Amino acid sequence: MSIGARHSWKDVRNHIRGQILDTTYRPGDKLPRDEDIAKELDCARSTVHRAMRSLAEDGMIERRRKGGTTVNPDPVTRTTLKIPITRVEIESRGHEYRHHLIGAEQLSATPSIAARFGLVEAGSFLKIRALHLADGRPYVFEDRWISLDTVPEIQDVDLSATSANEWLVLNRPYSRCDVQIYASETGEDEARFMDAKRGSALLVLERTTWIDDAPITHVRAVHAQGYRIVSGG
Amino acid sequence: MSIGARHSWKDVRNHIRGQILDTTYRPGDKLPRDEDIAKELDCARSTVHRAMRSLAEDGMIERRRKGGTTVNPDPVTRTTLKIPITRVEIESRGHEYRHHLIGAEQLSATPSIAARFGLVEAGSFLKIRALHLADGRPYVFEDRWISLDTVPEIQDVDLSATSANEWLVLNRPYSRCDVQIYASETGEDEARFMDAKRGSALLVLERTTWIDDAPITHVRAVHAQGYRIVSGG
DNA sequence: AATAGCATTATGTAGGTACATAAAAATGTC
DNA sequence: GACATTTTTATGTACCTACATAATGCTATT
Repeated sequence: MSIGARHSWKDVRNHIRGQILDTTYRPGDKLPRDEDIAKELDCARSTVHRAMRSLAEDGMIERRRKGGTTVNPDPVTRTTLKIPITRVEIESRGHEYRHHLIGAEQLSATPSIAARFGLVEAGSFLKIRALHLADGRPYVFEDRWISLDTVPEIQDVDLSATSANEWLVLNRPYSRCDVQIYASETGEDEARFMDAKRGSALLVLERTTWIDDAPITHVRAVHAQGYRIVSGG
Repeated sequence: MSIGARHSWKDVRNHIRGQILDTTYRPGDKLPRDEDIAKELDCARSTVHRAMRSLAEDGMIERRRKGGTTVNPDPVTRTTLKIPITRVEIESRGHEYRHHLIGAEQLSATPSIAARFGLVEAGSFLKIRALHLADGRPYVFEDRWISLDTVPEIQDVDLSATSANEWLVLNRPYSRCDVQIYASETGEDEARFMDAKRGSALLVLERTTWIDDAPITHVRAVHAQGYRIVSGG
């Protein structure tokens, strides 16, 4: 297969991927050693390594020291979701963004929230309810818990001017983030704030973030009817 | 900041990430050149490069030739979803998997399906409806279109024995995949096949796959009530 | 036969050099 | 000043060497 100048690691990656896609190598099969592939394609081992790492990141192959490289036996669809700041999302769709703070109160975490953060004892939190509007229509209704132990400065922020979403993302980057996505029937609150019919189906996106092991925030973001998460991959 | 033996690219990555997390560098700020960081930390430029590439993949920084490296000005939450074969998902939760083919018929693509694939003319498709069961209870109801132009062999497969989901994933790896996620009210079909109350909210996952530009399959997978997509990142 | 220890080996990382590439910045031209 | 052209420069790639690390599988010992 040694075609003249097969140099770039992308070419090598495409070559190997091609062999997997055309079933030269099938799920579970073992690929040759990097060094042999390098010799075959007349390039450096590091170039093959670069290509292989890319394929491994895509979940197409699995690599183990000494064990060699195998085609992933139970292929998973891997897709990367990008969840932007709500304001940016709304504005990039060409709508005018507005934000409305419904209420804020200081509370200690409920057991379920504490569990979500992996806390043994309920800390002190700021609980916020807010609405993000696109062209004046409800877009996202969020129910948020912010740890006052980790982010005390939030008390000095005017959350009716800047949304907590935006302030946190810009000022308190997280080191870990858990996401859950599910469908929910419109409850009483959502019906009231989102102008949605009781009983219609809404998409809910829950996010919990930490910096190291310290909790930052937990949000339950209920999206307007018809909302779709789209991911090109 | 030159701490004795700061060698591994992971250390370098954590060091830089730490500086971003503790707001030494804030969103929009420019980072020093790789070479200067390398000198500062007493390591090779390639090591810094490796660390930087990792941060760029996480979406934490942006790199441009000549332009240098900047902290991503509008941070997005990036999370990777892993969607396994339904059988594997059910079995890994400790349930017994069963699969039931509801019906199959040969059709040409509807305009909306053709559009989803980006086809100019509707090709010939096999339309399948099937149910995946966990411990005998409905788990996923799928509505699938398979391109007979791209995957003619599917006609010789006994789809009541092997699910189309599994056969395709193992035999027709894709090179591109689009995913959409949304909430849907229980319709007539779902109520019938999924034992769900009319009007309850169900999570729908749609996937479209191609090999190069040739369409493989489009699935609308309606998940049982209470289903959650969970992604640790 | 079971097990502990050791040699082997495939991938992973670190370092260095040289060159490619893209884009910003500077320069020249009208 | 506006616009085209060249220079500069920061990141990206390719290749090489040397060594690190982690499994595997062989071997010696019980």
